[in-house]
Amino acid sequence: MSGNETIQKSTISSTEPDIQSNSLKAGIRQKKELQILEAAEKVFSEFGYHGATTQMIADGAGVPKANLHYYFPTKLVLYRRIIDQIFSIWLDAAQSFDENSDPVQALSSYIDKKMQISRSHPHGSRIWANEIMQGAPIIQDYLETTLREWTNSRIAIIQGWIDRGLIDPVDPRHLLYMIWSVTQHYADFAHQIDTLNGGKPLSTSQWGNACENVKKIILAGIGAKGVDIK
Amino acid sequence: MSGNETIQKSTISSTEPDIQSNSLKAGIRQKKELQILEAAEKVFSEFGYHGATTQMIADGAGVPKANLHYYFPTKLVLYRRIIDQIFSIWLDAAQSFDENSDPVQALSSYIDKKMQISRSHPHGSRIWANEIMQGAPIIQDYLETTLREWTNSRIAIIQGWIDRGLIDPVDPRHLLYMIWSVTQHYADFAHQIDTLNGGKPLSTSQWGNACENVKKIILAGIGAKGVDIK
DNA sequence: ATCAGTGTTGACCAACTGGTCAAGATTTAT
DNA sequence: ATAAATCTTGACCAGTTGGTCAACACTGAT
Repeated sequence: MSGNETIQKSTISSTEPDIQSNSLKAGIRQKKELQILEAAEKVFSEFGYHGATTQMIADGAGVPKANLHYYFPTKLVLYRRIIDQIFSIWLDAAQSFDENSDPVQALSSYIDKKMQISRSHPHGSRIWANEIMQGAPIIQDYLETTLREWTNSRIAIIQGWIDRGLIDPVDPRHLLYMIWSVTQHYADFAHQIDTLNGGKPLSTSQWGNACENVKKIILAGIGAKGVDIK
Repeated sequence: MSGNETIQKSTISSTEPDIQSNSLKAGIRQKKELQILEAAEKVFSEFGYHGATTQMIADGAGVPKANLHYYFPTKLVLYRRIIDQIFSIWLDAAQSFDENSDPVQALSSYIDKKMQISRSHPHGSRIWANEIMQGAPIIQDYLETTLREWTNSRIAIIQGWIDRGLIDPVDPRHLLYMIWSVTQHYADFAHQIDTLNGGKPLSTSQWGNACENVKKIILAGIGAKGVDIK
């Protein structure tokens, strides 16, 4: 971290409280912001952008509304921050395509990760869905740039698999849509699924079962080699 | 038109205006209600329940807000009416399971119908999705009664196919979820799909292509007999 | 003509919303 | 200690919302 321990010790020790104080301040700020962001994610996902009120979010975070507006000047800024978070998480998961040249490996891994995200970040998924359903008033630029590029490059990869005879000739685009819709369904429609599950959230083994079924049907559905259709 | 012209002419002529006036009144009422309902469906699907304002709906229907409240006393009543509509449409489509004993026929037909609905009633699908994502505050009873019964009975049918070896042993529940999610995705995420389609809605042939791909992957995915996996 | 029932609407209101602000509390640096 | 910087918050405001209402218009029956 610091290159020269001896000479700059004083400097360091003098800086250390500074760092501490900074980190404390930053810590307070970071902590509060995190509280608010978590509360906001929950509220936005449950009520949508319009349905959510800054008062609800403030209550959820345990701070007065005025304090929320100290950290996040407007409701829209808060919302954007959350959208950014979600999108970066999704993009991270999408690297499975690059790390595996084998379609079975690549798709299995991708589906696994997307299912995991649906379980660990259901709020984010729902906020995204809400945004799209409202015509993406805030994230339209994402759709037209990052998402479009990502999609096209993965379509090319899938088409490559088809050309090499590794999977059946399906339309790569619709294969992607299927993976997106199915995996996100377990987050977006969790309430419906839970209700049909007797009112209880899926257990870990039930999640595993869901994941296996999704992978089985999709991989078999595209005739991916290495998968036995029993 | 009128059976006995001579004798009851007076009676008929006295009733006819009555019927006319009734049908005219009813016609006015029906027409206005329909206008408002259609506008409301659009607005609710785009902005969600909270985001939608009665003013927007009134504007969309081309009536003053006060007139809207003459026909529908509250925003919630209007919303319920629309939810009812959607649910009945979906239930109608779901009869494919009863009309076909062959899994390929039954599932193909069901998927076809659900895709058709996604194209013809995208607003309704989005409103449903919105409701579920908000924890189904209004339609929880539907989920726990009608939908649960419907789901269980179709699960039994699918399990029957498995027992008879007509399809692979998959979890019927997750097969249903997959069909629901994929087909509804084309309505709920239409904006995203359109954007990735160059900003234009899918053409009729593109819809057909989507439908074929969905059916192909799912039917092949469950090893439904009678489907060649080329 | 007149009356009753139905439909129409501008003006209005109480409740709520996102956001502000000034005054004070707390922490850090000197 | 004290000054500077950051954080906290009750009270407040202007704009918007769902819903009301009284006055008016229209239609058809007598």
